[in-house]
Amino acid sequence: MIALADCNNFYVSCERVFRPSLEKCPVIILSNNDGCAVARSNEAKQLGIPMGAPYYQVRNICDRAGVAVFSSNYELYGDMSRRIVSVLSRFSPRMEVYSIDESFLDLGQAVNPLELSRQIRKRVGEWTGIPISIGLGPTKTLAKLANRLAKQGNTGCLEVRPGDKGSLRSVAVEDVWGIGNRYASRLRRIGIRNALELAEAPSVVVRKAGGVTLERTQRELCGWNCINLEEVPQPRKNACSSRSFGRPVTTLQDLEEAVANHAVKAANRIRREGSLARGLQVFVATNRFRKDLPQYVNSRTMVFGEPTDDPICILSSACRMLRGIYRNGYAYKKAGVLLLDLDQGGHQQLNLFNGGEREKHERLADVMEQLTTAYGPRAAFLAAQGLERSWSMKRSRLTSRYTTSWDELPVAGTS
DNA sequence: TCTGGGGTCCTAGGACCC
DNA sequence: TCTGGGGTCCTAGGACCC
Repeated sequence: MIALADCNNFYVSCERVFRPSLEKCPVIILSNNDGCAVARSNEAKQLGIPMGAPYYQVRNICDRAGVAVFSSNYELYGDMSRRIVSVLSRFSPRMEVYSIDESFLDLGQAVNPLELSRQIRKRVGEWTGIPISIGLGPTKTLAKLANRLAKQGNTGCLEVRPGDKGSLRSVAVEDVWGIGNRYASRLRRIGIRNALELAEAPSVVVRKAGGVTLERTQRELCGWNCINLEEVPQPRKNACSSRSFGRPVTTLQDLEEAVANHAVKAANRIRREGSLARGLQVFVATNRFRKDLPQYVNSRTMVFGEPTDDPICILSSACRMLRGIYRNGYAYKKAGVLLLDLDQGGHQQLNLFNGGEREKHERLADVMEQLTTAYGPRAAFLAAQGLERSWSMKRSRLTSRYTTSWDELPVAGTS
Protein backbone atom coordinates (compact mmCIF):
# COMPACT_ATOMS: atom_id res chain seq x y z
CA MET A 1 0.00 0.00 0.00
CA ILE A 2 1.36 3.40 -1.03
CA ALA A 3 0.63 6.51 1.00
CA LEU A 4 1.04 10.04 -0.30
CA ALA A 5 1.57 12.53 2.51
CA ASP A 6 0.98 16.03 1.21
CA CYS A 7 1.13 19.22 3.26
CA ASN A 8 -1.95 21.42 3.14
CA ASN A 9 -1.22 24.81 1.53
CA PHE A 10 2.38 24.22 2.59
CA TYR A 11 3.96 27.68 2.33
CA VAL A 12 0.96 29.28 4.00
CA SER A 13 1.05 26.69 6.78
CA CYS A 14 4.75 27.40 7.40
CA GLU A 15 4.03 31.11 7.88
CA ARG A 16 1.12 30.29 10.18
CA VAL A 17 3.26 28.18 12.48
CA PHE A 18 5.15 31.33 13.48
CA ARG A 19 2.23 33.74 13.20
CA PRO A 20 -0.75 31.96 14.69
CA SER A 21 -2.81 35.13 14.22
CA LEU A 22 -2.97 34.22 10.52
CA GLU A 23 -5.12 31.16 11.29
CA LYS A 24 -8.52 31.43 9.60
CA CYS A 25 -7.37 34.55 7.70
CA PRO A 26 -6.86 34.65 3.94
CA VAL A 27 -3.13 34.35 3.16
CA ILE A 28 -1.19 34.09 -0.09
CA ILE A 29 2.50 33.56 -0.83
CA LEU A 30 4.10 35.10 -3.89
CA SER A 31 6.66 33.59 -6.25
CA ASN A 32 10.09 35.09 -6.78
CA ASN A 33 10.07 38.76 -7.69
CA ASP A 34 6.72 38.93 -5.89
CA GLY A 35 5.24 37.87 -9.23
CA CYS A 36 2.45 35.30 -8.84
CA ALA A 37 0.41 33.70 -6.07
CA VAL A 38 1.96 30.24 -5.65
CA ALA A 39 0.28 29.23 -2.40
CA ARG A 40 -3.12 30.17 -1.02
CA SER A 41 -4.91 29.45 2.21
CA ASN A 42 -8.40 27.96 1.90
CA GLU A 43 -9.84 31.38 2.73
CA ALA A 44 -7.86 32.94 -0.14
CA LYS A 45 -9.05 30.20 -2.50
CA GLN A 46 -12.61 30.99 -1.53
CA LEU A 47 -12.04 34.62 -2.47
CA GLY A 48 -11.42 33.38 -6.00
CA ILE A 49 -7.66 33.94 -6.19
CA PRO A 50 -6.50 31.37 -8.74
CA MET A 51 -3.27 29.37 -8.46
CA GLY A 52 -0.50 31.19 -10.28
CA ALA A 53 -2.41 34.46 -10.62
CA PRO A 54 -0.14 37.46 -11.24
CA TYR A 55 -0.24 39.52 -8.08
CA TYR A 56 -1.06 42.80 -9.82
CA GLN A 57 -4.23 41.17 -11.16
CA VAL A 58 -5.51 40.14 -7.72
CA ARG A 59 -4.16 43.04 -5.71
CA ASN A 60 -7.57 44.68 -5.55
CA ILE A 61 -9.21 41.58 -4.12
CA CYS A 62 -6.37 41.29 -1.61
CA ASP A 63 -6.63 44.88 -0.47
CA ARG A 64 -10.39 44.73 -0.15
CA ALA A 65 -10.50 41.44 1.77
CA GLY A 66 -7.42 42.12 3.90
CA VAL A 67 -5.43 39.19 2.53
CA ALA A 68 -2.04 38.74 4.19
CA VAL A 69 0.55 38.67 1.38
CA PHE A 70 4.12 37.34 1.74
CA SER A 71 7.19 36.84 -0.42
CA SER A 72 8.49 33.27 -0.66
CA ASN A 73 10.75 32.41 2.26
CA TYR A 74 12.50 29.35 0.89
CA GLU A 75 14.92 29.04 3.78
CA LEU A 76 12.01 28.60 6.14
CA TYR A 77 10.04 26.27 3.86
CA GLY A 78 13.10 24.13 3.13
CA ASP A 79 13.85 23.72 6.81
CA MET A 80 10.24 22.90 7.71
CA SER A 81 10.21 20.38 4.88
CA ARG A 82 13.28 18.61 6.29
CA ARG A 83 11.59 18.38 9.69
CA ILE A 84 8.47 16.84 8.21
CA VAL A 85 10.49 14.30 6.22
CA SER A 86 12.30 13.27 9.38
CA VAL A 87 9.00 12.64 11.18
CA LEU A 88 7.55 10.70 8.23
CA SER A 89 10.66 8.55 7.90
CA ARG A 90 9.97 7.10 11.34
CA PHE A 91 6.91 5.36 9.95
CA SER A 92 8.32 3.63 6.90
CA PRO A 93 11.80 2.59 5.82
CA ARG A 94 10.72 2.86 2.19
CA MET A 95 9.99 6.41 1.27
CA GLU A 96 10.35 8.81 -1.65
CA VAL A 97 10.64 12.52 -1.00
CA TYR A 98 8.78 13.70 -4.07
CA SER A 99 8.79 17.47 -3.62
CA ILE A 100 9.20 20.11 -0.95
CA ASP A 101 5.75 19.28 0.46
CA GLU A 102 4.99 15.71 -0.65
CA SER A 103 6.38 12.27 0.15
CA PHE A 104 5.34 8.79 -0.91
CA LEU A 105 5.59 6.12 1.78
CA ASP A 106 5.41 2.39 1.20
CA LEU A 107 3.31 1.10 4.08
CA GLY A 108 3.97 -2.47 2.92
CA GLN A 109 1.54 -4.97 4.36
CA ALA A 110 0.33 -2.75 7.21
CA VAL A 111 -2.71 -4.39 8.82
CA ASN A 112 -4.66 -1.17 8.99
CA PRO A 113 -3.08 1.41 6.71
CA LEU A 114 -5.84 3.92 7.26
CA GLU A 115 -5.36 3.87 11.02
CA LEU A 116 -1.57 4.13 10.56
CA SER A 117 -2.09 7.16 8.32
CA ARG A 118 -4.14 8.86 10.98
CA GLN A 119 -1.29 8.35 13.44
CA ILE A 120 1.23 9.76 10.96
CA ARG A 121 -0.93 12.78 10.35
CA LYS A 122 -1.37 13.40 14.05
CA ARG A 123 2.36 13.08 14.76
CA VAL A 124 3.40 15.46 11.97
CA GLY A 125 0.84 17.98 13.21
CA GLU A 126 2.05 17.76 16.81
CA TRP A 127 5.77 17.84 16.08
CA THR A 128 5.92 20.42 13.29
CA GLY A 129 2.65 22.34 13.38
CA ILE A 130 1.99 21.59 9.71
CA PRO A 131 -1.36 20.03 8.72
CA ILE A 132 -1.08 17.23 6.15
CA SER A 133 -3.44 14.99 4.21
CA ILE A 134 -2.73 11.38 3.34
CA GLY A 135 -4.03 9.46 0.34
CA LEU A 136 -3.76 5.68 0.15
CA GLY A 137 -3.77 3.41 -2.88
CA PRO A 138 -2.01 0.45 -4.48
CA THR A 139 -0.22 2.75 -6.97
CA LYS A 140 1.24 6.22 -6.77
CA THR A 141 -1.40 7.60 -9.13
CA LEU A 142 -4.23 6.20 -7.02
CA ALA A 143 -2.57 7.49 -3.84
CA LYS A 144 -2.42 10.92 -5.46
CA LEU A 145 -6.06 10.70 -6.40
CA ALA A 146 -7.02 9.59 -2.90
CA ASN A 147 -5.08 12.52 -1.49
CA ARG A 148 -7.03 14.95 -3.65
CA LEU A 149 -10.29 13.50 -2.41
CA ALA A 150 -9.07 13.59 1.19
CA LYS A 151 -8.35 17.31 0.84
CA GLN A 152 -11.66 17.97 -0.88
CA GLY A 153 -13.69 16.17 1.74
CA ASN A 154 -11.53 17.46 4.58
CA THR A 155 -11.23 13.90 5.87
CA GLY A 156 -7.48 13.94 6.47
CA CYS A 157 -6.87 10.38 5.32
CA LEU A 158 -8.56 8.39 2.56
CA GLU A 159 -8.02 5.17 0.65
CA VAL A 160 -8.98 4.51 -2.98
CA ARG A 161 -8.98 1.03 -4.52
CA PRO A 162 -8.85 0.49 -8.30
CA GLY A 163 -12.40 -0.85 -8.46
CA ASP A 164 -13.78 2.11 -6.55
CA LYS A 165 -15.84 3.48 -9.42
CA GLY A 166 -17.55 6.21 -7.44
CA SER A 167 -14.26 7.78 -6.37
CA LEU A 168 -12.72 7.51 -9.82
CA ARG A 169 -15.79 9.00 -11.46
CA SER A 170 -15.72 11.97 -9.10
CA VAL A 171 -12.27 13.11 -10.25
CA ALA A 172 -12.12 15.18 -13.45
CA VAL A 173 -9.64 13.87 -15.96
CA GLU A 174 -7.49 17.03 -15.76
CA ASP A 175 -7.11 16.46 -12.02
CA VAL A 176 -5.42 13.10 -12.47
CA TRP A 177 -1.68 13.13 -11.73
CA GLY A 178 0.19 13.18 -15.03
CA ILE A 179 -2.57 14.85 -17.02
CA GLY A 180 -2.13 18.51 -17.78
CA ASN A 181 -4.08 20.93 -19.96
CA ARG A 182 -3.09 19.47 -23.32
CA TYR A 183 -3.80 15.84 -22.55
CA ALA A 184 -7.03 16.77 -20.79
CA SER A 185 -8.46 18.65 -23.74
CA ARG A 186 -7.45 15.85 -26.13
CA LEU A 187 -9.14 13.32 -23.85
CA ARG A 188 -12.26 15.41 -23.47
CA ARG A 189 -12.49 15.69 -27.24
CA ILE A 190 -12.73 11.90 -27.46
CA GLY A 191 -15.29 11.72 -24.69
CA ILE A 192 -13.09 10.88 -21.69
CA ARG A 193 -14.04 13.24 -18.90
CA ASN A 194 -13.10 11.63 -15.62
CA ALA A 195 -10.65 9.16 -14.08
CA LEU A 196 -13.06 6.23 -14.41
CA GLU A 197 -13.61 6.81 -18.12
CA LEU A 198 -9.85 7.00 -18.59
CA ALA A 199 -9.29 3.78 -16.66
CA GLU A 200 -11.89 1.96 -18.75
CA ALA A 201 -10.96 3.36 -22.19
CA PRO A 202 -9.31 1.06 -24.78
CA SER A 203 -5.56 1.39 -24.37
CA VAL A 204 -4.92 2.00 -28.09
CA VAL A 205 -7.09 5.10 -27.85
CA VAL A 206 -5.23 6.34 -24.80
CA ARG A 207 -1.89 5.57 -26.40
CA LYS A 208 -2.84 7.57 -29.45
CA ALA A 209 -3.87 10.56 -27.37
CA GLY A 210 -0.80 10.72 -25.15
CA GLY A 211 1.79 8.07 -25.92
CA VAL A 212 3.33 5.70 -23.42
CA THR A 213 3.25 8.33 -20.69
CA LEU A 214 -0.52 8.56 -20.70
CA GLU A 215 -0.91 4.82 -21.04
CA ARG A 216 1.16 4.36 -17.89
CA THR A 217 -1.17 6.73 -16.07
CA GLN A 218 -4.14 4.72 -17.28
CA ARG A 219 -2.67 1.45 -16.03
CA GLU A 220 -1.84 3.00 -12.69
CA LEU A 221 -5.50 3.98 -12.34
CA CYS A 222 -6.36 0.32 -12.91
CA GLY A 223 -4.06 -0.67 -10.07
CA TRP A 224 -0.98 -1.79 -12.04
CA ASN A 225 2.25 -0.34 -10.71
CA CYS A 226 4.06 1.45 -13.55
CA ILE A 227 5.74 4.29 -11.68
CA ASN A 228 8.23 3.00 -9.14
CA LEU A 229 8.93 4.38 -5.71
CA GLU A 230 12.32 6.09 -5.98
CA GLU A 231 13.80 5.72 -2.55
CA VAL A 232 17.22 6.96 -3.63
CA PRO A 233 16.93 10.20 -5.56
CA GLN A 234 18.42 9.81 -9.02
CA PRO A 235 21.45 12.02 -9.54
CA ARG A 236 20.51 15.20 -11.28
CA LYS A 237 21.32 15.53 -14.98
CA ASN A 238 21.23 19.31 -15.22
CA ALA A 239 21.52 22.26 -12.88
CA CYS A 240 19.89 25.55 -13.76
CA SER A 241 20.15 28.97 -12.21
CA SER A 242 17.97 31.68 -13.66
CA ARG A 243 15.83 34.55 -12.52
CA SER A 244 13.65 37.33 -13.81
CA PHE A 245 15.01 40.78 -13.22
CA GLY A 246 13.40 43.20 -10.80
CA ARG A 247 13.40 45.76 -13.65
CA PRO A 248 14.01 45.57 -17.42
CA VAL A 249 17.71 45.28 -18.22
CA THR A 250 19.16 46.78 -21.38
CA THR A 251 22.94 46.94 -21.01
CA LEU A 252 25.41 44.17 -21.66
CA GLN A 253 27.15 45.01 -18.40
CA ASP A 254 24.07 44.34 -16.27
CA LEU A 255 23.38 41.13 -18.16
CA GLU A 256 26.98 40.03 -17.65
CA GLU A 257 26.71 40.59 -13.92
CA ALA A 258 23.52 38.57 -13.75
CA VAL A 259 24.92 35.73 -15.85
CA ALA A 260 28.10 35.76 -13.76
CA ASN A 261 26.03 35.34 -10.60
CA HIS A 262 24.03 32.51 -12.11
CA ALA A 263 27.21 30.80 -13.30
CA VAL A 264 28.75 30.94 -9.83
CA LYS A 265 25.53 29.82 -8.15
CA ALA A 266 25.12 26.82 -10.44
CA ALA A 267 28.81 25.95 -10.14
CA ASN A 268 28.69 26.04 -6.36
CA ARG A 269 25.62 23.86 -6.34
CA ILE A 270 27.25 21.09 -8.35
CA ARG A 271 30.46 21.43 -6.32
CA ARG A 272 28.45 20.74 -3.19
CA GLU A 273 26.91 17.69 -4.83
CA GLY A 274 30.30 16.51 -6.05
CA SER A 275 29.43 16.45 -9.73
CA LEU A 276 31.06 17.84 -12.84
CA ALA A 277 29.41 19.47 -15.84
CA ARG A 278 30.18 18.38 -19.36
CA GLY A 279 28.32 21.26 -20.99
CA LEU A 280 27.06 24.76 -20.44
CA GLN A 281 24.13 26.74 -21.78
CA VAL A 282 23.43 30.46 -21.43
CA PHE A 283 20.12 32.03 -22.33
CA VAL A 284 18.51 35.47 -22.37
CA ALA A 285 14.92 36.48 -22.99
CA THR A 286 12.79 39.59 -23.18
CA ASN A 287 9.40 39.83 -21.45
CA ARG A 288 7.12 37.49 -23.41
CA PHE A 289 4.00 39.14 -21.99
CA ARG A 290 4.84 42.51 -23.49
CA LYS A 291 3.45 42.06 -26.99
CA ASP A 292 4.02 45.77 -27.60
CA LEU A 293 7.80 45.45 -27.29
CA PRO A 294 10.23 43.74 -29.69
CA GLN A 295 10.91 40.18 -28.55
CA TYR A 296 14.23 38.39 -28.48
CA VAL A 297 15.04 34.96 -27.05
CA ASN A 298 18.34 33.25 -27.64
CA SER A 299 20.68 30.70 -26.13
CA ARG A 300 24.06 29.20 -26.79
CA THR A 301 25.45 25.85 -25.74
CA MET A 302 29.02 24.58 -25.46
CA VAL A 303 30.84 21.43 -24.44
CA PHE A 304 33.77 21.77 -22.04
CA GLY A 305 37.16 20.36 -23.01
CA GLU A 306 37.02 18.49 -19.71
CA PRO A 307 34.11 18.15 -17.28
CA THR A 308 34.39 20.90 -14.70
CA ASP A 309 33.00 22.45 -11.53
CA ASP A 310 35.37 25.40 -11.58
CA PRO A 311 33.34 28.59 -10.98
CA ILE A 312 35.92 30.78 -12.72
CA CYS A 313 36.03 28.65 -15.84
CA ILE A 314 32.23 28.36 -15.93
CA LEU A 315 31.78 32.07 -15.34
CA SER A 316 34.18 33.16 -18.06
CA SER A 317 32.74 30.71 -20.59
CA ALA A 318 29.22 31.86 -19.75
CA CYS A 319 30.07 35.53 -20.19
CA ARG A 320 31.85 34.84 -23.46
CA MET A 321 28.76 33.09 -24.80
CA LEU A 322 26.52 35.85 -23.53
CA ARG A 323 28.49 38.40 -25.57
CA GLY A 324 27.80 36.22 -28.60
CA ILE A 325 24.02 36.33 -28.19
CA TYR A 326 23.55 39.83 -26.75
CA ARG A 327 21.74 42.22 -29.09
CA ASN A 328 21.49 45.89 -28.40
CA GLY A 329 18.09 47.57 -28.21
CA TYR A 330 16.05 45.04 -26.26
CA ALA A 331 14.61 45.21 -22.75
CA TYR A 332 15.71 41.91 -21.23
CA LYS A 333 13.58 40.30 -18.53
CA LYS A 334 15.41 37.11 -17.75
CA ALA A 335 18.78 35.41 -18.07
CA GLY A 336 20.15 32.13 -16.86
CA VAL A 337 22.81 29.45 -16.93
CA LEU A 338 22.37 25.69 -17.25
CA LEU A 339 25.08 23.17 -16.43
CA LEU A 340 24.40 20.14 -18.61
CA ASP A 341 25.11 16.45 -18.65
CA LEU A 342 26.29 16.28 -15.04
CA ASP A 343 28.65 13.55 -14.03
CA GLN A 344 28.90 12.21 -10.48
CA GLY A 345 32.63 12.95 -10.04
CA GLY A 346 35.14 10.21 -9.50
CA HIS A 347 36.27 9.90 -13.08
CA GLN A 348 37.24 13.29 -14.38
CA GLN A 349 38.78 13.13 -17.83
CA LEU A 350 41.69 15.58 -17.60
CA ASN A 351 42.94 17.74 -20.39
CA LEU A 352 46.64 17.24 -21.04
CA PHE A 353 47.18 20.91 -21.81
CA ASN A 354 45.47 22.50 -18.85
CA GLY A 355 48.56 22.89 -16.66
CA GLY A 356 48.33 24.12 -13.09
CA GLU A 357 45.41 26.55 -13.53
CA ARG A 358 42.93 23.99 -12.32
CA GLU A 359 44.56 23.49 -8.92
CA LYS A 360 44.75 27.24 -8.32
CA HIS A 361 41.10 27.74 -9.18
CA GLU A 362 40.18 24.77 -7.05
CA ARG A 363 41.88 26.28 -3.98
CA LEU A 364 40.35 29.68 -4.62
CA ALA A 365 36.86 28.22 -4.97
CA ASP A 366 37.29 26.32 -1.70
CA VAL A 367 38.39 29.42 0.18
CA MET A 368 35.54 31.48 -1.23
CA GLU A 369 33.09 28.84 -0.20
CA GLN A 370 34.44 28.81 3.36
CA LEU A 371 34.20 32.60 3.55
CA THR A 372 30.66 32.79 2.23
CA THR A 373 29.51 29.96 4.46
CA ALA A 374 30.90 31.73 7.52
CA TYR A 375 30.14 35.36 6.69
CA GLY A 376 27.38 35.37 4.09
CA PRO A 377 27.25 35.56 0.31
CA ARG A 378 28.73 39.07 0.09
CA ALA A 379 31.87 38.13 2.02
CA ALA A 380 33.70 36.96 -1.10
CA PHE A 381 32.67 37.03 -4.72
CA LEU A 382 34.20 37.42 -8.14
CA ALA A 383 34.43 40.96 -9.51
CA ALA A 384 32.38 39.98 -12.56
CA GLN A 385 29.41 39.36 -10.26
CA GLY A 386 29.12 43.12 -9.77
CA LEU A 387 28.78 45.39 -6.77
CA GLU A 388 25.40 47.03 -7.11
CA ARG A 389 23.26 44.37 -8.72
CA SER A 390 20.50 46.85 -9.33
CA TRP A 391 18.72 44.24 -11.47
CA SER A 392 18.22 41.82 -8.60
CA MET A 393 14.80 40.51 -7.70
CA LYS A 394 12.10 42.04 -5.57
CA ARG A 395 11.12 40.44 -2.26
CA SER A 396 9.41 43.16 -0.36
CA ARG A 397 7.20 41.04 1.89
CA LEU A 398 9.69 38.59 3.29
CA THR A 399 9.18 37.08 6.74
CA SER A 400 11.98 35.99 9.08
CA ARG A 401 14.06 32.84 8.77
CA TYR A 402 12.64 31.70 12.10
CA THR A 403 14.37 28.33 12.20
CA THR A 404 17.69 28.80 10.41
CA SER A 405 19.13 32.15 11.50
CA TRP A 406 20.16 33.11 15.05
CA ASP A 407 19.26 36.74 14.42
CA GLU A 408 15.74 35.93 13.31
CA LEU A 409 14.49 33.48 15.91
CA PRO A 410 10.90 34.04 16.95
CA VAL A 411 10.56 35.96 20.20
CA ALA A 412 8.11 34.81 22.86
CA GLY A 413 6.38 37.49 24.90
CA THR A 414 6.87 41.25 24.57
CA SER A 415 9.08 43.68 26.43
C1' DT B 1 4.05 49.22 -14.41
C1' DC B 2 3.46 44.57 -12.50
C1' DT B 3 3.24 37.74 -15.16
C1' DG B 4 8.35 32.16 -10.89
C1' DG B 5 12.00 28.65 -10.92
C1' DG B 6 13.69 24.12 -11.35
C1' DG B 7 13.24 19.81 -12.98
C1' DT B 8 12.12 15.08 -15.96
C1' DC B 9 10.77 12.22 -19.83
C1' DC B 10 9.25 11.26 -24.59
C1' DT B 11 9.04 11.90 -29.58
C1' DA B 12 9.83 13.45 -34.16
C1' DG B 13 12.91 14.70 -37.42
C1' DG B 14 17.43 15.64 -39.29
C1' DA B 15 22.22 14.31 -40.02
C1' DC B 16 25.01 10.82 -40.69
C1' DC B 17 26.78 5.95 -41.34
C1' DC B 18 27.37 1.59 -44.23
C1' DT C 1 10.08 6.44 -66.23
C1' DC C 2 12.69 4.15 -62.74
C1' DT C 3 16.10 6.52 -57.12
C1' DG C 4 17.21 1.11 -50.86
C1' DG C 5 17.20 -0.42 -46.27
C1' DG C 6 18.55 -0.31 -41.81
C1' DG C 7 20.58 1.73 -38.28
C1' DT C 8 22.50 5.40 -34.56
C1' DC C 9 22.93 9.76 -32.44
C1' DC C 10 21.61 14.34 -31.42
C1' DT C 11 18.51 18.19 -30.70
C1' DA C 12 14.43 20.88 -30.29
C1' DG C 13 10.12 21.02 -28.79
C1' DG C 14 6.24 19.36 -26.28
C1' DA C 15 4.26 17.45 -22.34
C1' DC C 16 4.19 16.92 -17.52
C1' DC C 17 5.32 17.77 -12.29
C1' DC C 18 5.65 20.84 -7.84
